Amino acid sequence: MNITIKDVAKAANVSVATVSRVLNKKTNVSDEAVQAVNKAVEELGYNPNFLGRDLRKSETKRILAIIASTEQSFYSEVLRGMQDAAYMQGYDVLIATTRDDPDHEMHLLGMLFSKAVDGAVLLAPKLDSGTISELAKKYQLAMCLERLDDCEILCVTIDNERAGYDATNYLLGKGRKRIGLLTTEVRSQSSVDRENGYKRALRDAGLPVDEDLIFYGGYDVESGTRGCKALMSLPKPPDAIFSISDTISIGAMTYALQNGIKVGKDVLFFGFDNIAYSHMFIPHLSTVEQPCYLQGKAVIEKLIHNIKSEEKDTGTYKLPHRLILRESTGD
Amino acid sequence: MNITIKDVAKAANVSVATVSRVLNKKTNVSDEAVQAVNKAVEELGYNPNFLGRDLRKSETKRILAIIASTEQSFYSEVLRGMQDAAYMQGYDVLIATTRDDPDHEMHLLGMLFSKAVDGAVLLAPKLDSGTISELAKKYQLAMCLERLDDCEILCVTIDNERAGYDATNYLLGKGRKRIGLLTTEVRSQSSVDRENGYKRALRDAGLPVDEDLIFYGGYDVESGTRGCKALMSLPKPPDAIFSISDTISIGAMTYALQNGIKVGKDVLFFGFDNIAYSHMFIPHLSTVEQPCYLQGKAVIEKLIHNIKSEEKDTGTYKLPHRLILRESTGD
DNA sequence: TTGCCTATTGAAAACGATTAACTTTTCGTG
DNA sequence: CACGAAAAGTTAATCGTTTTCAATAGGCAA
Repeated sequence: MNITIKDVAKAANVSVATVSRVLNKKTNVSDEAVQAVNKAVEELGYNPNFLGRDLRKSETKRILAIIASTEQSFYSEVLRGMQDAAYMQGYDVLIATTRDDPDHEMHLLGMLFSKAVDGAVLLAPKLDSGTISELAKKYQLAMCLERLDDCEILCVTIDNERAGYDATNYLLGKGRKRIGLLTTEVRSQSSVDRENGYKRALRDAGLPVDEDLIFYGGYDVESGTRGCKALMSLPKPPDAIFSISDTISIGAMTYALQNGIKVGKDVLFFGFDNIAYSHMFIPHLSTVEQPCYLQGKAVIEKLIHNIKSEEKDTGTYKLPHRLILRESTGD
Repeated sequence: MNITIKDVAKAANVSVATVSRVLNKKTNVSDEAVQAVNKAVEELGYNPNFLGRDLRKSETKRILAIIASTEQSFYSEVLRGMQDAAYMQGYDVLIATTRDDPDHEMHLLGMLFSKAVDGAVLLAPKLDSGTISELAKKYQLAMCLERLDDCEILCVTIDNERAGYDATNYLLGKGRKRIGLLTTEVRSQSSVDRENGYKRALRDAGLPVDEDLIFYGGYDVESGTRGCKALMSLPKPPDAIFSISDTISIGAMTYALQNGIKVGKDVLFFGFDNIAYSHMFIPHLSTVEQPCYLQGKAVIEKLIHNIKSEEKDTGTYKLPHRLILRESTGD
């Protein structure tokens, strides 16, 4: 039924070994053989079976990127970086989504355990630190964008604590004294880190951390709207609001706009991630930019290095972030 | 080095065949054997090697979804539908991006040719109709969201022509007589279809198709902004603008807002796709909603059916769309 | 002619699973 | 107690490659 290397060998009147050598551009094969094989491959429309090849070589040249969903357009640049780096070294990147289900995350990691891919990168782990740390010992696993406490694994991210500090500090520098925070109930480490940065900035400025000014919601726009409403309904409402994600900020600004609150004057808004819509939305949103492409590129380069060297780098690398100032902070 | 089924067999004091039977929940194996094997699997931390298994069974239970990039958040629902349908039948969906490069698209299809996946779905084909048609004959290939003229391939999409017609017709029903169109220079079939629907609606209403009112740009927000500027600078500017994508509409509305044009009054705006931001942006955007989840679900169900039956359905299925009316059309 | 070296080549052994074909055990029945 | 069918288990073939190892052929020096 299917055309195999044997058929090619027969058609080219050589052995399968020779066909294999030609296909893999090995030396020590005569010009005539090369010609004959190529002709046969062409005529028969032969495609090597990767399963056979991969089994024999015990490598697939494929890496799995495990994300929560493709919804956050923000992953797109990271993936681009990953792909560029991978492709450069002859690897392909496949993407799979967990939909925030740790069981499904584990199921996908099964591809790693079972050699269907050579390595995997977790972009939004739901599994706990201990489990991941354990797996990272046995398999070629890395993390990107997120980090986990006490997790010994190759990891490329930014300094989220510092970034939260910087954003908050910028608002303080604008003379704001009551700064609200919109964050999430379910805690990713990056959220916690950003939040800690926010608190440290307040403390460093000699201001109290007022729990009333912190709203815990979801990652969606509606959460931002609800959060903004809650904060602005306080007896003493905030004069600036920092959110741990742009999406939340956009929801928050939506509330402000619809309730006569002047964005960038009455209240300043600061987001996080620099998603595409942060400069489509009017007014444009000030935000923290992560080096997405570079993080993706770096994690793959290091992971492939690990795969090849079999001597594991389990370090954490923090790439620099950058504040982007736009209308929402009056810039 | 690696733990194989042989090691498990040895540890459990049975043959590899028995181990395989236990692992695959086959009959003809005693309770004791099951116990022993499970214990050995547990103790050794055994994971079956998929390459061996897949080679032998000549199936991977994996399907590749090929998209342009993960940027358009709009794919996310489609992929969710695909995953649900696939998972239901024990398949996994892997995603790979072409980045609009037909060569890379072909490279990725190599996974299909070489049995690394059981089937593939193209969501934004860059290859030409003839090539794809040819491949679809030999391999388990399907298309979703897009269709191609003269392409014999399993395909699930919507009636884009009809949708373009409906949207334009709605604007006409609002008494608008000069309706602009923002479309793209590089033509996907869906864009062309939407455009044709727009034209047919005008003709049916006895209005001329004025080429000046059609702007050809890109898929991005900036294009929408430029397009709107161009149209509104005409001696006789439009009183409504239909775009073949929400992103473009949002760019267009941005221009309008910044230039004192009343959205939903002076000019009505109609988008396409119902992306998340279409109801985050203020004013909210009227748009055409595609049944994304259902399209994804349907294409996978049909593709898996093809894979299993080996008797190919190469039909085109058009699922119903729906107009969503919001502030940008004064609703 | 002989012997040695090198460049090609092919036969066969992996890789790790599933499964067809065969053998041994178990157990009920006459 | 003997027989035979059903159950349980084993052996070995197989999937499609790559790759080791041995073999062959040809060239060249002695």
